[in-house]
Amino acid sequence: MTSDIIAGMARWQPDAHGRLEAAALELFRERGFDQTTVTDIAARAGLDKRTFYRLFGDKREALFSGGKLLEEVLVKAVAETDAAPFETVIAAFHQVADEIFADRLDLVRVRQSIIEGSPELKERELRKMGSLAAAVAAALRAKGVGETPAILATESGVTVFRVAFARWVAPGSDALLTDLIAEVAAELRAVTSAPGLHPDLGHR
Amino acid sequence: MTSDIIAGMARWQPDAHGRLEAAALELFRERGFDQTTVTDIAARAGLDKRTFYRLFGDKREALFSGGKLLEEVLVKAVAETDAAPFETVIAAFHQVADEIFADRLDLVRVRQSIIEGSPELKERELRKMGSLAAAVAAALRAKGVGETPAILATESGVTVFRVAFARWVAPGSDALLTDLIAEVAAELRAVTSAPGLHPDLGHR
DNA sequence: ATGGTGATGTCACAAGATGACATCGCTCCT
DNA sequence: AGGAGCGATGTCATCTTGTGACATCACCAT
Repeated sequence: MTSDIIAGMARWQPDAHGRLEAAALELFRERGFDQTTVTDIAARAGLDKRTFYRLFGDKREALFSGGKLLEEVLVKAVAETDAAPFETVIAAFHQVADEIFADRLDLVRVRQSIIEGSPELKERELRKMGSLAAAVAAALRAKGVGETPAILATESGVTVFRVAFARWVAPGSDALLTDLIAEVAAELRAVTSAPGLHPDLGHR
Repeated sequence: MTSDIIAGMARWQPDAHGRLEAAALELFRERGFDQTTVTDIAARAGLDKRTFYRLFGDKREALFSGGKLLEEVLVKAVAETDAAPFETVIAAFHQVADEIFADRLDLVRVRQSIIEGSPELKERELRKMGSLAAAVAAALRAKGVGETPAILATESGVTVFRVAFARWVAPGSDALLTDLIAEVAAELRAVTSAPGLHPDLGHR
């Protein structure tokens, strides 16, 4: 039976994965990442250290399990969009902005402030972006896009998203992530357009 | 005195830093990164584990100490070039390709194959690219380029370099890194140029 | 020679990560 | 109902990473 359980979850302890995730977020915020031990996290979730390591690859992963959903939405959007490679990727990020991030600004800010506070976590975030990019590039290639254009469109798209995301999360900002993506995409086009067309923007 | 010692090196044990670096490279190649312990590395260099940690932040750093030189050359090149932001960054990478990488293909291939074999090392490589990008963007801003253009030009340039570098290192390739950079830069410009100008390149 | 200085070795230890094995609660089969 | 089987957890042991504290040792200037 197991009716409508979404992603191979628990029935033993109700949602061990989610509880550990929540406990980790709390503790990281309270004491910081380095000052939090895996045993602490497990204890707060009412579980054992060993169980944590069965559900998460390492301590950092507790903050990044949302990445799976992100990748799924992104890949699906790419597969369903019919446009030039770069435009396809940008469109996919627009969709992600609406579906996943739009109404989670507060949570995202907390998460991001934790990440900023730890080089280890920033490193892991980079890795997540990298595998995300790989998945998107693969989705693009599956549509018949050549390898190099797929990679370049993807990396450029990810860059746009990262810059837009950073602006969105920045304190004081109240713009919509979607709008920021569009703006940054336009700026990137301007910056990388063939030389000589934009008379000296970058001089002293 | 300390005459011509370049970067605060040793006189005690002759070049402990370099010996550890070499030992690490050897062992990583022989047994792989995970199967090599820091104590092993130190032992092969005739030193102690504790000494390793005084010279390198962690085990991974033994493979990435070259990054400092890379950053220096890149930043200097950016400071001295007078062109649009993206073109400036690309020019800087051309210089790096000639000065640093051109005659080190074999070493680079060994290093890269080790990195490919370990997620931890790939992660660290990403981080190095990230801080490299930050330094380049800062150099660009120091020339009067706005923050966002600086970041976008830098990230785009780094993307170009990464793709070109990957092609250069790939087995069977015999092209010059410099040429690959120019090619990929052109491809990126094509991919990110305003939509509608290149009738459907990315359709099924 | 003598004391200082910097590089190194020794020791101890918290925390991360993982393998081996015991348990416990649920589900299914008869 | 009753037990076999199974998956999720807990327990224990152990290795490795990374770091603090302290002892040494070679060299240098005075």
